[in-house]
Amino acid sequence: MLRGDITVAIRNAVMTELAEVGYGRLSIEAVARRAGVGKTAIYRRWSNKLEMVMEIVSEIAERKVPLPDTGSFAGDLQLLLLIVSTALRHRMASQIIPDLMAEAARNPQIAETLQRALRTHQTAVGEKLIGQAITRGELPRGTDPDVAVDMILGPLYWRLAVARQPIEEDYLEKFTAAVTAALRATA
Amino acid sequence: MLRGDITVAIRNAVMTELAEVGYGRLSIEAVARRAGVGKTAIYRRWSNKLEMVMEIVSEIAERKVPLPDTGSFAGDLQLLLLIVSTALRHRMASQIIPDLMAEAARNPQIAETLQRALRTHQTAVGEKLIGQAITRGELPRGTDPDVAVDMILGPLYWRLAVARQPIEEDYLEKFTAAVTAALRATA
DNA sequence: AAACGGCGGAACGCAACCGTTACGTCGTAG
DNA sequence: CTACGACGTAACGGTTGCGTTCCGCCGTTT
Repeated sequence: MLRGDITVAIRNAVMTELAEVGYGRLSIEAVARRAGVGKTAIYRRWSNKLEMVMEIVSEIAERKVPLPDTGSFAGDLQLLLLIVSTALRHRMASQIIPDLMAEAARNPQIAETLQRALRTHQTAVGEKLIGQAITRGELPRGTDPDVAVDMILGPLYWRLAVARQPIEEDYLEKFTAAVTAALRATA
Repeated sequence: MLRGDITVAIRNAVMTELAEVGYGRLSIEAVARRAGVGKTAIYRRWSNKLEMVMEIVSEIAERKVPLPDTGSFAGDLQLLLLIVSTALRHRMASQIIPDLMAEAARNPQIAETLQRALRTHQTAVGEKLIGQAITRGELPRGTDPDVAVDMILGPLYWRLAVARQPIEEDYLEKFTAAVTAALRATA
C-alpha cells in the first residue's frame, strides 16, 4: 500500500515546482528533492513526468466551483468576477495556468486535459449565469452565452494573468456595467 | 564583420525553436543545429540564451503596427479586431506569446521587455482609438481607455490564445456591437 | 516470529547541453 | 598577395536529468 502522506508531499512539491520553474523545466529529481522523497516513490506512482503532472493538475482543476445565484444578474456577475479575480491573483493559478496553457499549444494531451477541465466549468457557469438572467428578464432572449463568457473571462484573464496589472476598487464596478451593457447588445 | 545572412538564419531558428519547444526548453545547440550554424557563431553575437532571445523578440515586437483610422469608431474597431485576430491566428504569435508571458511570471527581465513592448502599443492604440471616437462624439467624454483596451484585447486573446476556439463569421460583428455598447457604459 | 512491501539512498549507463577552446577553411579588404 | 576575421567542426570537462536497479531499514500484517 502506497503511503498517503508521501503522495500528498509529492503532489504539493509538483505544484510548487510547477509554479517556480514551469512544466518545461520541471524535473522528477527536483520534485523528489523538494518533497523529501526518493525518486522511487514517484516512479512507483506514475511512470512519466507528463502522466504525473496531468493526474495531479486535473484532479485539482476538476474541483467544482459553486455557481453564484444572488438573485440578480448584477449580483451574480459581480460575485463571479470577485471569485475569478481572487483565484487568478494567487500565485499558483496565475503562474501555473498560463504556463500549462502555453505548453498545451505543443502537447495535445495537455491541451485536451486542460480544455476539458476549463471548458466544462466555463460553459456551465456561462449558461447558468446567462440562463438565470434571461429567465429574470434582465437580458434579452437571444443573448449568446458563448460571447458572454469571452466578454467576462477574457478581460479579467488578460488583465490579471497577461498584462499583470492590478485591479483597482472601481474597476470591477465599471467592468460590471460594461459587461452588462455589452451582453444586452449581443442579442 | 559578422555576416548578415548568418544572423538572419539564427533569428529565424530562434523563433521557430521558440514556437516548437518554448523558452524553457530552448537550447543554444538546437538553435545552432536548426540554423545550420556553429555554436561559435551564436556566442559571437550574444552571450546568453536570455540575452539572445530578448534581443530577437523585442526587435520583432517593436515593429510599429499602423493604427487604424477609418473615419468611424465601428470601422476602426472592426479593423483593429481583424488585425489582432489575424496576428493571433499565426502559429508564431499564438505559441510564442503565451509562452513568453508564462515565462515572464518568473523572469523579471523577460517581464519588463514584454510589458514595455506590449503596453506601449496597447496604450497607444487604445488612446488613439478612444480619442478619435470621443472627438467624433461616438463615445462619451469619460470613456476609460484602460477598461477599453481590456474589453477589446481580453476577449480576443482569451478566445484565440487561451481557449483556442475558432472565430466564426458573425462573431466579430456581435463582438463589435458588444464592445461598443460596453464602452458607452463605462463613462 | 516471520514475511511482505513501501520507503530513502546510492549508484548505474545514457543522453543532452552548457560555455569554451583549438584548428583549418575561405572570402574579402587592403 | 597577404592578413584578417568570421566561419564550421570537433572536442573539452562539467552539470543535470532520465529511468532503472539494488540495497538495507522499518512498520504492518499474518
